[in-house]
Amino acid sequence: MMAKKRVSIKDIAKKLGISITTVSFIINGKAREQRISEELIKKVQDYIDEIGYKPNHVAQSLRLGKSKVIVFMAEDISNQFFASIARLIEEKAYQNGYKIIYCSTDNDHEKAKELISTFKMRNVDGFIITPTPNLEKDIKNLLDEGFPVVLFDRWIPDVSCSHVIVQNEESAYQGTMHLIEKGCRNLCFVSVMSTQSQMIDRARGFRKAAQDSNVDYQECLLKFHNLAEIEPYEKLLEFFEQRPGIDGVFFATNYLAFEGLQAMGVLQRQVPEKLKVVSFDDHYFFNLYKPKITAIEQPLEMIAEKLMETMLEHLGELDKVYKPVKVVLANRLNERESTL
Amino acid sequence: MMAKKRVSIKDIAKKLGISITTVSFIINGKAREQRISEELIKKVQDYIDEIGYKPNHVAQSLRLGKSKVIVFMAEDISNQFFASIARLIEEKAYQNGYKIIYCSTDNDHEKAKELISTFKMRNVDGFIITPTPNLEKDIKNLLDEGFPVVLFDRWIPDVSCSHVIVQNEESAYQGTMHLIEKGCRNLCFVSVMSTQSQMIDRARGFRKAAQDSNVDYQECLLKFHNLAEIEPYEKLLEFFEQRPGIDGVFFATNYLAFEGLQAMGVLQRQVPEKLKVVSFDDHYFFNLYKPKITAIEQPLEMIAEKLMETMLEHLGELDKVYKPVKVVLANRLNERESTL
DNA sequence: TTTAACTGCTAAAAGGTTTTATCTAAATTA
DNA sequence: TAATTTAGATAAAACCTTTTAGCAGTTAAA
Repeated sequence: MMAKKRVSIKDIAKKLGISITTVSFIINGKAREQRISEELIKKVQDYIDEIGYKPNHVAQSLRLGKSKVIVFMAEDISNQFFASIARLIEEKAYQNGYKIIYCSTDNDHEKAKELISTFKMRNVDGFIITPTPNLEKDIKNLLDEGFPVVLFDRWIPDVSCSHVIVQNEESAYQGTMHLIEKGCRNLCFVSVMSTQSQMIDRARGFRKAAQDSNVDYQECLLKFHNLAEIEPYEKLLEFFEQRPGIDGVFFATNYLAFEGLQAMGVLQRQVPEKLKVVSFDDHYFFNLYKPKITAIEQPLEMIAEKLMETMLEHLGELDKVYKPVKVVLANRLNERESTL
Repeated sequence: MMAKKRVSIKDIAKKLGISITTVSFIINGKAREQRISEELIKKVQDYIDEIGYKPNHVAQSLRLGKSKVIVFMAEDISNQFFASIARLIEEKAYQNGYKIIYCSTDNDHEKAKELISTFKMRNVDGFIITPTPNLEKDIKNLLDEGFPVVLFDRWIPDVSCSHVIVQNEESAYQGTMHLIEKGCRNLCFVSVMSTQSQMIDRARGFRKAAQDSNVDYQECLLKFHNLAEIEPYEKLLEFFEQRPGIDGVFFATNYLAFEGLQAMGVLQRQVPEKLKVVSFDDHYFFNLYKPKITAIEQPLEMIAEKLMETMLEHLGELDKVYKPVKVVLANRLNERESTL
């Protein structure tokens, strides 16, 4: 099964009895500029169409130092949120002639570091990253070396890097206020122990709402450092069993909410009659579940759009000193208590 | 923000006052074979370690004609099933020095065709594909040109191509039998109108089980050609409203089951007391939903493992005539009626 | 003594582009 | 008439590797 040799610009030149340079100029639309005769332009173009020549991207990459590849480093590509973003940026990338290589960091600093170094030498043109803890230095290096980088989902305060995030604090505040308005007086915030900006902001929003309203609250932070170190379900079961007074729970992410809802079912806590729930990160199932669950929906399309917009902007500005672009998007609270 | 020029093999050679060739041999572990002196080997290696030289993969690709990139063409990367597979093959690909570029076909022949042609000229080393309808010719071309191709989720009978699929017919049979054993006597098969092998096989398994057991059955096939052409929820609502006698439903995919369950809720059909449900493609949510839903679980890890195993095997055998590898994996029926 | 093989290393080609500098002949300008 | 410009093209370098063929000097085999 021999792979036929692909036609190169050289073959075309030889066949047509002209120079490689001329062919290249014509292919790249620089023919007029280089005063190639209309006659020759047509002849070459016709031949190219006839044989269906396509330039070798690897050779182009080598010559130009650009690969038309963007790397998408998510925490976990199989997570619904990241998979959705992946899908959406794919569209825009391909429209602009870029391909996307993906990889998952597992939120592990070492792994992320290694991935970054691998991709640097791959001549990728840009990085879209959900930064892991302690990645500041590596991001900084990347920027210093002139790579376009756009962070999302979370950001790093110490580094001046473009990012696209959402209003975590504001939305957590709003979601918590929603619980209070519905009558909750003994709140609980369920999250993972994390130094990530989005988690910290969500916690802050929750606390502020509880304090502003003079409502009792507590926090349940699960350790998630080494993956599967702890079973969130069992931990939550234990936590809520010991605290029957809680009447409103704010989950910082949807997967925590799923586990929490399981626990509520087992503990016979009636949702939403006895205990109301709000979760960050809306999900198809919150609408399907009985009862429907109120959740904060992130603007996925907008995130993806801004991510690629920012990336493409930076890609165009390569070699210039570019100013970081910082985008903060609003979320939507989908109230579902009334709709059963 | 100037990108510093990366060190090349040439720089090393000049710095050390030796030839490029020698450096290359040492880097590629061919030093002994080429009888380079131990002394020189050490000197070069030490220097390389010191400056942290990494070879330019683009130049290597050009020279070797291999890119160490595999393209993963799924129907929709944001779909939980495909996203999970993506995650799993990522592991194995990276372990073997391969990167993965993803793209989504939307099950659209034209789009898939275009993507394939784009990637061909990108010098990708291999293709993992969920084939769209009418893709036979393009797959065949790919194979003729010597590209390793592995299909999954579905396959194409007319083309002799490696693939990794599951026992669709057998599992559909088993799932249907499960409904019958639980007492269902008026079955319904819900699927999409499709010529894809996996859908056809699932339908066949369902029918066979119903016929073997002499049980009444009907089929509800939704049109899904142009995406969003029809709202499955509304269609299902109407369908089941008109057929109150149905007491067992087999959903061919999980997203149909989700929509169907919504409809059952609205129609006040008690699941599982009055109407039992089995779905293909298990999902986290089937275990969370009340009642829990019985479903057929595909062996994701195994699929991913076999996919990459087959791909790597083919990649090693390039330029040889290789025999297609055909893997068919068993699924697991997760019965959940009793566990509430 | 001639031939063959080994030693330790290197020059140069090849892979397919893009782009700068340059060429010749014809046309224009001074 | 001489000097300059223009038109229409091209040679060759550069991007960074890998690999084949070969160098000159020495040693072993025939």
